Amino acid sequence: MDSRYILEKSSVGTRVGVGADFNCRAGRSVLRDTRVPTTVEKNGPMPAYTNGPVLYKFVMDGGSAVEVKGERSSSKGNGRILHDMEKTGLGDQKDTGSTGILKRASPTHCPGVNGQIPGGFMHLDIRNPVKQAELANNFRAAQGRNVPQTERQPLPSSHIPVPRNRKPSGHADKEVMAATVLTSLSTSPMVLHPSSAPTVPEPAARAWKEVLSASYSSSTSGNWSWDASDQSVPSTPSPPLSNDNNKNFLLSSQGDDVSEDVTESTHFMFEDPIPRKRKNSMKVMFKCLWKNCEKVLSTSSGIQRHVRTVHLGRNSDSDYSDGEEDFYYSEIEVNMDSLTEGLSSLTPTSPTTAGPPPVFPPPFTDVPHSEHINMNGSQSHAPTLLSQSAPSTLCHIRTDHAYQGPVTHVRTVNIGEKRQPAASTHTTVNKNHALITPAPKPTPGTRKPRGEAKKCRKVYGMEKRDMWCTACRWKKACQRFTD
DNA sequence: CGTGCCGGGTT
DNA sequence: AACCCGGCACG
Repeated sequence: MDSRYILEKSSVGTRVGVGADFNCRAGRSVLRDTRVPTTVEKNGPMPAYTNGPVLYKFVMDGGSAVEVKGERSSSKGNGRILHDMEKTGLGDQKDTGSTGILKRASPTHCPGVNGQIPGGFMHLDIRNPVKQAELANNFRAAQGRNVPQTERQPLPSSHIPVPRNRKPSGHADKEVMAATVLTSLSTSPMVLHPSSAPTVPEPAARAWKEVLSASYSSSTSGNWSWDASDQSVPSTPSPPLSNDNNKNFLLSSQGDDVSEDVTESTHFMFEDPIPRKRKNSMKVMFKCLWKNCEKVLSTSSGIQRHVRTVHLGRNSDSDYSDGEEDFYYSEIEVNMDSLTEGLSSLTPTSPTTAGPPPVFPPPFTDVPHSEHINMNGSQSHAPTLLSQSAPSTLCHIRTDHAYQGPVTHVRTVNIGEKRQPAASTHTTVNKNHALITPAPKPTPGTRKPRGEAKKCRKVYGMEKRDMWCTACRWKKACQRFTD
């Protein structure tokens, strides 16, 4: 989840409000880690994050509204936002993305949203040049007026409607779709706080989750950083590792495979089991992925209800679904022959879900663990990756405790502490643990492939060696820019 | 050849 | 531990 790459590489998005994440995502070091130094480098010193109400409201495609409430104590701070807005609206004309994309930080977790806590910033991607221009102008107007929030709301300058039914523009739209999925993934608390995100209002959110859920089912690790880093580079030359299902996921979510992937994922859009023909002896079942819950039901609605009521603590007599349940169950294909022999054999060693079947690496030691920090290092049951609880698997923790330096003060909280229900503590990923836990030693002689991320040495250069992380200074594996 | 970082040494 | 560095693999 190297959001730094989103900022640096994304060809379809433009950042608005640099400071957003720091307030919205307090406690999510994953996203902050690498962004901080990069952002600082590219845009100069960050202004102080201070409080005060300047509210901006964007209405995006799905009808979702985002209020951006930002304030800087100094005019410099405002200029920062304005500058970015101007850049967005006027400077990025070559940005041909057609759809206004909101980089969703869930309202349930962004204190700046809904006006709960002053000083929060949303992180937005505005990709429509026309809208960008409007936005910039309106933004400027809104800034100049400095109207109280209640009065400002109805003003066109602070409420920018984006057409709901914008015509898709083919491939670019697909890319945007994929990007949306990934960025949403990177920002949504669903991933990190499954139990604390009660609602996901807009249908679009559900859509991406469906896609995610479909793909995730065959995913073996929770590392999304790779996805984020390459989401806007569809023609990435990186050779996909055959055993890296996340890459499969991404590759199938972008470029030429998108349509197929979307088509596949539409199965998950509907409540009922997949209508596709299957072998006679195979039956589609839905397995709860919650930790230590092996519940298997024959209908998705059933499993959704199960997850909703049992694990998410939702009202049992309500059929309302916000889609969050989709994260916690997986479609599996059960051989009815073996099923009759006993349901205990349900451990889904080969779950059939949308997308290519997962390729489980035969011996675990062949996996380049250091490439992705995932749960597998601390959980020994390798073959039943899907049997891991969804929350634990989804929780990719980019750890950076040892990362010290000028930006240490903004990266703080361990998300693993917050996102897990108290019941299953041992699945809680302590990021220290994720970092420190040594991966099973690869076969001697094999060296892990070099990461693609720029390390301190490259980022700062030899002349700024004192800005390197300690690990880099000691010629150890970089802790700041992990792969 | 530059870079990342492992392995091992020193303080 | 914290720190340093030789040396090797990788791109």
